[in-house]
Parts: sequence; C-alpha cells; structure tokens
Amino acid sequence: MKSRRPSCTDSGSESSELDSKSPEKFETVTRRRIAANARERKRMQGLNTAFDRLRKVVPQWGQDKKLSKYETLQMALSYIVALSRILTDAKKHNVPHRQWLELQFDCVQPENYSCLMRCDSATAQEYIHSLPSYQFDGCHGLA
DNA sequence: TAGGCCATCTGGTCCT
DNA sequence: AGGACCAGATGGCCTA
Repeated sequence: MKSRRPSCTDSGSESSELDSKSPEKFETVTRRRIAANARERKRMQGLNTAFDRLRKVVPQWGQDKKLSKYETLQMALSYIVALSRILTDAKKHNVPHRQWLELQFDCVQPENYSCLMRCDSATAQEYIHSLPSYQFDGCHGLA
C-alpha cells in the first residue's frame, strides 16, 4: 500500500472554516469525504482488476515486464483489429472456418512473435502503432 | 537525477 | 442527499 498524501480531510484546509461554522457540518462533510475516497479507491481497484484481466488475454512483450495501462489498451485495440481481420479474410477467401482459424491462430502463438518480444521498447512501440495492419501474410500462404 | 507510471485525494458534474 | 464517474494535482517508486 502506498503512503497516503496529506488530504484536506486529514490536515484540514477546508476544516478550519467549516469547523468555525458548525462542528456537525464539518463532521458530516469529513465523513462524506472519507467515504467518497474509499469508494473511489474501490472503483480504481476494480478498474485495475479489469486491466489485469485484459493483460492476460492480450499478447505480451516479454515475460517479466507487464504492459502499462496505455500499452494494454493499444495492444487490445490492435489485437481486436487483427482478430476481426482473420474473420473477414476467412469470408473473403471462402476457406472453411476451422481450417482457416487453425492457420491463423498458429501465427499468433508466442513462438511466432518471440522475435518481437526481444525488441527494445522503441521497436515495440513502432510495431504497436503499425498493428492495425497486422501482417499475417508472411505467416502463411493463403492471402 | 529526470521521466514514466501509478495510487490516492479532491472537487465538479451528472444521475437516481 | 448520496453514489458513480471523471480529470487535475500531488507525491512515491522505479529505471535508464
């Protein structure tokens, strides 16, 4: 748990004014503020849980360093585009879905992008930005 | 040490 | 009135 920075409810920036007016009012405001902080923490924890779940289903760069939130969103976006391309291409080439998907999913297995996992972050970023046009053509001969 | 990333607090706005 | 959501501010941690 990170240390909390001093808050106005803790240090009382607005407290002195409220306190002089009405102790009850001050207490109510403080209690509400503390409750709101707790709800906000819980909300953000939920958001982070969702990010963790997203990280698990999105291609990862390397094994140790986890994607930042921004990178996770970028990668998820690219990944979705790539997957929908697979479906679109399957229709276009009139290939039996099962056979097509097997070929395509072979190309998105970790061993097939392991070379990219070893790239430095700049290269990875460049790749991420180019991902909307995921190049599967080199992975198979059907396109 | 600077910069990136993150958690937390906070006040504003909208909705129920 | 109170909760949910959001964005800005702030400070801590980590890495190059």
